[in-house]
This record gives sequence, structure tokens and C-alpha cells, in this order.
Amino acid sequence: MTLSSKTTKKNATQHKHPRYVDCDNCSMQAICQPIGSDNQAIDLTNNYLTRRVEVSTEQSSSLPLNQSTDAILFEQAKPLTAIFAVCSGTFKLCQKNDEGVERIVGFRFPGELMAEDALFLETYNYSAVALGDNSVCEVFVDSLSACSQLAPELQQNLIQLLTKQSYEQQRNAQAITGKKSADCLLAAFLLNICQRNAKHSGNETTIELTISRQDIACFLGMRRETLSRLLSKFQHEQLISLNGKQLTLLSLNHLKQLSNQ
Amino acid sequence: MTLSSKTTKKNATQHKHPRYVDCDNCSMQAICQPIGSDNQAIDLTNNYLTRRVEVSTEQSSSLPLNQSTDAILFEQAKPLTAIFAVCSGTFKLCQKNDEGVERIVGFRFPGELMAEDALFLETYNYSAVALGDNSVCEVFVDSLSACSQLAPELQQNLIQLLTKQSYEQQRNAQAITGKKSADCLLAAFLLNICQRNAKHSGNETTIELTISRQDIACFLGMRRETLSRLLSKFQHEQLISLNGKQLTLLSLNHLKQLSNQ
DNA sequence: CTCTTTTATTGATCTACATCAAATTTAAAC
DNA sequence: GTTTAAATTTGATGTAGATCAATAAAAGAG
Repeated sequence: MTLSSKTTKKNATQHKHPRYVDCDNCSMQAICQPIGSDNQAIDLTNNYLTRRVEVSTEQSSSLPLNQSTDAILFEQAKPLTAIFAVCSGTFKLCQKNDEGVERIVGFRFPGELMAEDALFLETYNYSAVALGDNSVCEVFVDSLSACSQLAPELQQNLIQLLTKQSYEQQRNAQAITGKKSADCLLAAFLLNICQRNAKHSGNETTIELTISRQDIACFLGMRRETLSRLLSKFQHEQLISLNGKQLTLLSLNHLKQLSNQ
Repeated sequence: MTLSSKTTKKNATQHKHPRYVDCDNCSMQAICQPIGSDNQAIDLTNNYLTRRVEVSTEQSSSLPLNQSTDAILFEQAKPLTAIFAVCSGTFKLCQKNDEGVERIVGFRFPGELMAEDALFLETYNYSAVALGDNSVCEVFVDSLSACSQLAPELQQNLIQLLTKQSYEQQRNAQAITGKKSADCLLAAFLLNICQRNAKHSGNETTIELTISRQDIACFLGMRRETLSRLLSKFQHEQLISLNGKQLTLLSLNHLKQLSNQ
């Protein structure tokens, strides 16, 4: 993994033009805004409170040949030092349960937060892994609590943000748990990720699917073979189209209908 | 439904001696304690901040014959006025999703909280239904925010409590979602409810199962027939014993082993 | 107590998804 | 570019759990 704290994008190929999310469309806004506004004293602290970081799946030169690390942004059970907002790319969140079985508990797209649910805990609840070359905004918890003293509205915003996030996460989880059939589940998932991406991309029907089939299947609790068959079926039924990593939802209505079953 | 604000227990039969949870074993302690402690000014407010309420599944005399309401403590989407701690009995939490499909999202036992996750929202996230004759402690949010001004530690406790609860709920949800086979799921569920009841009853292997088969099956995402078959199987395999509503876990080790698969 | 209604259990069958296995495509290494 | 490895798709088969149906046991009503 490589963490470079300046915004120079490594390995940028012609078609890989990373789309950085606008601060206006970022969930961290509730925290960043009161700090950066009219209060000059706090504005000064801005530099150490938050910084942009690149996270890329590069092979580290310090490692033995043919071994590359996953691009782990933070690890479950390690001390929590910062919370994050995704600027570009996709992250997967993995959690080991008490028995050591690992599960994918969610994905995060630009403008969405990571680790905010552990803000008042000592350690991270889950690990975050970058899928491809990503970037994040990092907000240090020490600085955050220091700033809370100075900006009274920050404290209130923080609580409301956490409650809202927790609620949304619960709803997302429910959308998965409640479904019985696999096609229903997949339809709900595809609609969900496209909708979340639309918030910053503006396009509700097309996304670049950086998540592997294996990871999608794991998240949805089905086998990759089943997922593969379903994706094929959806294509035959003209519900979606897939070329390369480009996924397009062809019939939002039918998919919505399917997801409600 | 009947709400009576004093602690006289209605319909108390010989074997139905309700076991009220001790404040020391209640999750609301973090809120109640700073208020009721040395601060005299806040101690005075205690009366209107929190009160004990009975919730029983009685037939209301104001209703037509043969019609009894469910004992709904609070309803999803209605304005949030208070949060609750279970004193005695069991509650089920139901949530309708956007499409109007209702699911059971959890159960609450003595010492556990309800609606605390919506504390900073406007409305309840789910409905709470009493299973039998229950009692709760009610904490009014208006009074709570008023007290927060007076007791500085309350605010901090509140945030920590919410974060902790959200985390525990997530773990509970994961314990269910991750499992593949139904027996594994049921084993995990039985262990979970017994463990949670043990916190106040002291007995980790026996509980009074007030939840109907239908509700358990619904919560676990299986059909009642499947649940019934599994309970029979577990009995034959000497993993549990069931007489009436009395459930006893006969082999914690085997159940734990089963739940880890 | 008896009668009625609800809830729970057991049986027979059917289907969606898992599993095993092989082919194909895509990506990485050289 | 070529070679190798990994990821994905498609096929054949088995099984867990859903569904339909019929008892059996509790729980209420009178």
C-alpha cells in the first residue's frame, strides 16, 4: 500500500481520470464547514485537522517479489486515530467476527464516510480496503475534539451526523436482510450503488463497477457462480448491460419492481 | 393497550412474578446516574425526566368486543418524545421499509434500550410491541436536553452510550446475517437471547420464551415450519429442552460450536 | 368445564441455490 | 508481443429449506 499525502495521482492512465467528489456533495461537510467558515482561529487549524491522502494498490518495493499488499487504509481493532471521507474510488469494508470469520459489511463511494461510527470508541470496527487507486480526506480525532471546544456548532453537527449515518446504514442493511430471492437482492444492490454514485456523478444509470464479482457475491451472501448466472440473466432480460467494468441499468422500473419482492 | 404510570402490577398471577431489572444492570444507567447523583438541582428534575410505565396486552374496554389492540409502546414514523429502557418483559421491534414490508428488526430484554438510536431524529425508526405484560422506564427527550445543560458529563455519556449501542446492534445483526444454515442461525439466536437475559437473571441456560415461533422465524428469516422442525431436532439431539415456555440450553458447548459454522 | 380459535408440529413434495467441475475470458508477468 | 495465472462464466447435479396440507396442542371465550 502507498499513502502519499499530496494530490499527485500515480499511474494515471488515459481512461482512468479519477473523479474527485465535490465538498458540497460530501457527508463530511457537516464537520468541515463549521471549521472552515468565518471563525479565523479554527480556520488556522484546518491544515492539521484534515488532509487529502492517496491510497493505491501498488506493489511495494520493500516486499519480496510477487507479493503485493492490499491497499488497507485502516485495520479493524487497531487504535482509531482518524475518520475518513472518500474523495475518489471505491472502498470495501471488512469485518472479522468473534469467531474470526471475515465478512464484507459494506462499500463506500465518493462523498461517503468511513470509521465515523467508531469515532468515540478506541479502535476501528472494521478494515477499509481500497479497490484500485483511491483518495480520501482524513480527519484526525484528536484535532476534531480540540476544535469542538472552539466551534460549538461542531459538536451538535457531529452528533446529528452520527445518528443520521447510523440510521442510513441500518436501512441499507435492512434492504439486504429482508430480501428472500437472489435476483431480488441483486436488483436492490445494483439500484443502491447506482443511486449512491449518482449523488456525485449525476448519472443514476451508469457506473464503473470496480468491485469484483467475488466481493459482490460475498457481500450479498451468495456464491459467485450464482451471481454470475444472475448477471447473465439480467442481461438477457435487458435489465442491465455490461461491457468491461461499465454497468448500465437499462430499466430502472423493472429493477425497482423486482427489488420490492 | 394500557399505560399505567405507577408500579402496581396488573393481572399478577402466582407464577407470573415479574422480574424487574436492577438499575445497576440497566443500559440507561449512564443517563440516570449523573442526574440522580450528588447534584441536587437535577435530582429534583428526576420526577419529570423519567418515570416507570406499565405496558400490558389487555383488552381495552373502550373498544368493540373481541377486539384487542396490540400493546404498542411507540410507533414508527410518529414524533419521538421519549426513549425507553425495558424494566420487565420482552419487546419486539418492527420496522416497515420504504415498500411497506414489515420486518422484525430485534427483541429487547430487561436492561436494554429502545428508540435510543433515534434520539436526535424527529421520529421513531421502528415500532415497539410488548409481548405480554411489560414495564419500561420512560425518559423524555425534552427533559433530557434540558438536563444536559446542567450535567456536563451527561452529554458525553450520551454520545458514548449511543456509539456503544450502535456498535452492539451492528454485531448482533452480523451474527444473524453471516450464517448460512438455519440450525447455525438458530443456535446463535438461542445463545444470544440467553446471554442477554443472563445479565439480569443470572441464569445463562434457562429463559422464559415469551416470543412466539412465528416471530422468531420472521426475525431469523425462515418459515415457522422450518423453525419448528429445528427445535424438535435440537431437542432430540439433547441440545435444548422445552417445556411450556421454559427453554433450557442443555449443551452450551455444542450450541456454540454449531453457531460458529 | 366445553367449545372455538389460534398457534405449533409433523409429513410430502418442489425449487432455488450451493456445490463440483470444466471452459472461457481477463489480467498480470515476462 | 507470449506465457502464465487469476477471475469469470456456463454446465450438471445435489440438498436445504420453502411450500402445501393435515394434525395436534395451547390459549381464549363462554
